[in-house]
Amino acid sequence: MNSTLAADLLPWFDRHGRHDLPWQAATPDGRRDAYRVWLSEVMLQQTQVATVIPYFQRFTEALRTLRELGAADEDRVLALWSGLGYYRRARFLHRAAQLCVERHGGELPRDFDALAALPGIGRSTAGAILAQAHGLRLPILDGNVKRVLTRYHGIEGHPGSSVVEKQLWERADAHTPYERVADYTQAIMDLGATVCVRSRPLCLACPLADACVAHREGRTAQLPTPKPGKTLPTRGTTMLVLRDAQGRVLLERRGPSGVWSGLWSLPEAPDHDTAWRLAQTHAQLDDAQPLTPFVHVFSHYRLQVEPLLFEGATGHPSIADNASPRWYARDEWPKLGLPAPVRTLLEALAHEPRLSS
DNA sequence: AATACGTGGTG
DNA sequence: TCACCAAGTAT
Repeated sequence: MNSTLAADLLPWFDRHGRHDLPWQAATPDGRRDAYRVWLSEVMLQQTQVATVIPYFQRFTEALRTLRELGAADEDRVLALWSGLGYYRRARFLHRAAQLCVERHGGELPRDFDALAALPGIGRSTAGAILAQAHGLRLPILDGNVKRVLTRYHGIEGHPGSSVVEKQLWERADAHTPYERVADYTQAIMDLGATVCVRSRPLCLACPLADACVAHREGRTAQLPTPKPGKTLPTRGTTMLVLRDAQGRVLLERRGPSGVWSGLWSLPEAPDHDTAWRLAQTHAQLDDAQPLTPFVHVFSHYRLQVEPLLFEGATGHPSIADNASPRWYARDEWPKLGLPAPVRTLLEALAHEPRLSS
C-alpha cells in the first residue's frame, strides 16, 4: 500500500483542521488528558461536535477526573447527560470508570484489548482514545472516516453491513500513518465533518480530490450507499402528570433496559382508563385534564404521547431518599436525568399552569 | 447479522 | 411536515 492519503491530508489539517476543541487542550506535560479524550469520544458517538461541546464543558466542570466520575451517583451522571440521548453511553461510562478504579489503578488502560473490553468502548473508540491521548498507531472507523473512504476508494454497499465494514477497517488501517497519528485521526474526522460532508461535498477544497474515485467518476452523490430505509412504526402511551398542591410531580425511575433506561420519567399507561386507575393508586383524584398531545421521534420508532394532568394530589408521604416512585419539586428537576421531552413538558407546565388542549 | 438505542438540525 | 442525517456499541 503506497497510499498518499495521510501525506495529502496532514498539511490540509495544519491549515484548515479544528485545533481548539475543548478536549484537545494539552496538559502541562504536552499530552492530552485521557479521561477527557475518552469522555469526548463517547459523547461524540452518533452525535455532532456542536451538540457535544456544551455537555462536555458542563460534565468536566462537574466531574473533573475519572475517579470523581467513578465515585459519583448514577443520578448525577445521568443528569449531566440528560438531553444528549443514547443514555446507555452514560451508564457504561460510569461503570467503566468504576472498573478502572477497581482494576486499573484509577486510570484508563493503555492496552488496546483492556481498553476495548470496557463497557461502551468499541474498536473505533478504543483506537481514537489511544491515538489521541498516547499517539499509538491504531485506526478509527467512525461515520466521517466511512464517508471519506467509501468515496476515496469508490466502495459500494451500505457501510453498516459487515462485508463493507470489514473492507473499510482494512483501508482505515492501511492509511493510518506511523507519525502524527493523533493529528491524522483528528484530520480525517475534520475532513469528513467539514469538507467530505454527506450532501454537496466541497471537493474543490479537498486535498484528496485528485486521488478520489468518487470525485473522478462523479459519484459523490451516490456514495456512501444510503442505509435501506424503512418507515418508522408508531407507538402510543399516556403519561401521567400527578401534581400536588406544592407543584411537586410524581416521577419514577425507568428500568435497566429499553429506552431512557435509568432515567426518571412520568408514570405511563397504555390508555386513559388504565391511566386513571393507576392515578388512583397514588392519590385520591377526581379530575384529569388532557394536555396537548405530542410526538417524540426515536431512531427506531415514533412515540405518540398523550399527557394527562392530575392536580391536587394529597396525602402522600414525604420521601427523603431516591426510592422510586418519588415526588420531585421543580428545583430538584435539574439534578435528575430526565428524557428530553419529559423535561420540556414539565418546564412548559411549570410556566403555563393552565396549559391544556 | 440485524436491531435497539436519543435528540436536534436540515433540506 | 417529514425523512434523513450525525464522531458507534452491545446484544
